[in-house]
Amino acid sequence: MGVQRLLRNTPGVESHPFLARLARYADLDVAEVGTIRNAMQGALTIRKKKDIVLEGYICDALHLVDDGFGVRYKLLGNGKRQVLSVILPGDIIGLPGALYRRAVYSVSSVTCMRLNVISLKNFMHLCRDIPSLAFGMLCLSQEDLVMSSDHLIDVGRRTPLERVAHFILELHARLHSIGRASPNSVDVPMSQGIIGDLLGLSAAHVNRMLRQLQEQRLISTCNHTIMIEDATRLRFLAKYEPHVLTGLSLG
Amino acid sequence: MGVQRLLRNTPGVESHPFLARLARYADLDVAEVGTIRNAMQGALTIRKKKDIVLEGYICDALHLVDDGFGVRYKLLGNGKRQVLSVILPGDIIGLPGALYRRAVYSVSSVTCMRLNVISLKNFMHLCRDIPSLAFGMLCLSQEDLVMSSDHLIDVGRRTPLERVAHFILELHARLHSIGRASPNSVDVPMSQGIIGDLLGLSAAHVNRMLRQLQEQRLISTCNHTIMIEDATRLRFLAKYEPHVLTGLSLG
DNA sequence: CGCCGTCTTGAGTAAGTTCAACACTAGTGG
DNA sequence: CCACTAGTGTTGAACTTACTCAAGACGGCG
Repeated sequence: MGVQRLLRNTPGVESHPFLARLARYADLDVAEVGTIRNAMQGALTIRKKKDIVLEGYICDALHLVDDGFGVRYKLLGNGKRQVLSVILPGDIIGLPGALYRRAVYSVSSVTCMRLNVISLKNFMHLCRDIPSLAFGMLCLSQEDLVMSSDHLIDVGRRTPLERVAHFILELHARLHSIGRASPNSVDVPMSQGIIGDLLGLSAAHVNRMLRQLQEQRLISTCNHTIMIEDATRLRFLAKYEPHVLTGLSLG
Repeated sequence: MGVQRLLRNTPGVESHPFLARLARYADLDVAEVGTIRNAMQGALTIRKKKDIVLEGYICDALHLVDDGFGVRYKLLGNGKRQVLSVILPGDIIGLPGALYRRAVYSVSSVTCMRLNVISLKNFMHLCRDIPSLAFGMLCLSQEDLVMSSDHLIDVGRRTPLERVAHFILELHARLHSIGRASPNSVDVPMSQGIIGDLLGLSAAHVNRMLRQLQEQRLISTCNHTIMIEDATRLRFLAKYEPHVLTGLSLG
């Protein structure tokens, strides 16, 4: 009786990771997928380490991530920064901002990114025309909320070692669920400074924790790729619970 | 062109704080308000410090808070607890859980609470029948996301003193926006232990920070009421930015 | 080849936790 | 009506921990 993920995929949905994600919740027919697809204006390419959205600026469009890594963050008065989330293919940039007219947080690319734009006006028309779109977006929004809550648990009540371990597992799960990670390795293109700002740690301490995980033979690293050497022990250490979201546990 | 808050209220909307909150985003007519109102089954009263939702249990209904304080939290393996959010009148309990069939986090009452129940089945029917309901829920969901993100910033990158100050201001703003706080005092019915679990601090340290705020004549306390003695300095200390959400800054 | 950003490491320091003890309050049951 | 109890608030001292700062190594890119 719950909201079930749709097992079959409407054709056309594979053409963009956002559509694939949406289609897990919204029961879209081929015509509707086409309508949404058409509303997505031409692709936009962003180079690495560029700002995409700046806090406080007018925000009247949604950016749907087709490829690449980004971060959503906020700069504090004291020069510190909190990274709120890692943005991956299929994610939406600019949602809370669009609903309040001005961006609430900043977003910048980590790697080169490919985005598709949809204006807020068009998006709202689509919500009116396609009944299940708004509901699907509600579900995606709740996904984000659960991710944000898990992140909060990380930062608030886990030890630094647990946080780093958890971060690796979570990023891996997210990437794996969209077919962008092999079973036991993850590409982590962000610097340890960014990871520190994500986990509420100093860059130096992230480094130490990463080193400790390697010494315990739980992971190994090579360039910016992390290999998960012992998933069981790493999960145990991180008290990791596979997401309802990324998980495959939904019937 | 953004999503504007509706300045006029549809009659009937004042009968429940959830409807009032929803009506800021969803353009509901009188009939629609009545339909939603009817779907809300009889009121449910919960005594203080009782569990309302337990993580992992089947969750097939939404609870709309009419009155009282609650907390959404998660228990960690090591006995620690992270309080994810304070639940106030107008909030919805059980949303992420309902969409995934099982509760993702636990919720318990802090004070005595009055709730209205709406089954997930009815809710989904309503979303289909009332086009703007799903969209309004999306907006409320984004509100929660922004609150969660702000909370994350607190815990990740603010000093303990800033966190406590920020917590007081934020709770005050939320209560004030629903007409449940006077201009310069807040009722804070939760223990310092709960505040600690909310802010990622020990109860002892919350106590010290609270004292420090009193010594600096920024606040004063009396029973479970906090008086804001110097809002300007308190805001400055907390680097508080009034929410787009609770704020009145939306045109 | 040289430069900039990142990684790595150490030492000292500031900070918050833990633990423990006691005061106070409200609610309970006799 | 009063003792009792459990939960909360309050405080101090010792301890751990992660930060800060700084310096050097590394590595990719122009």
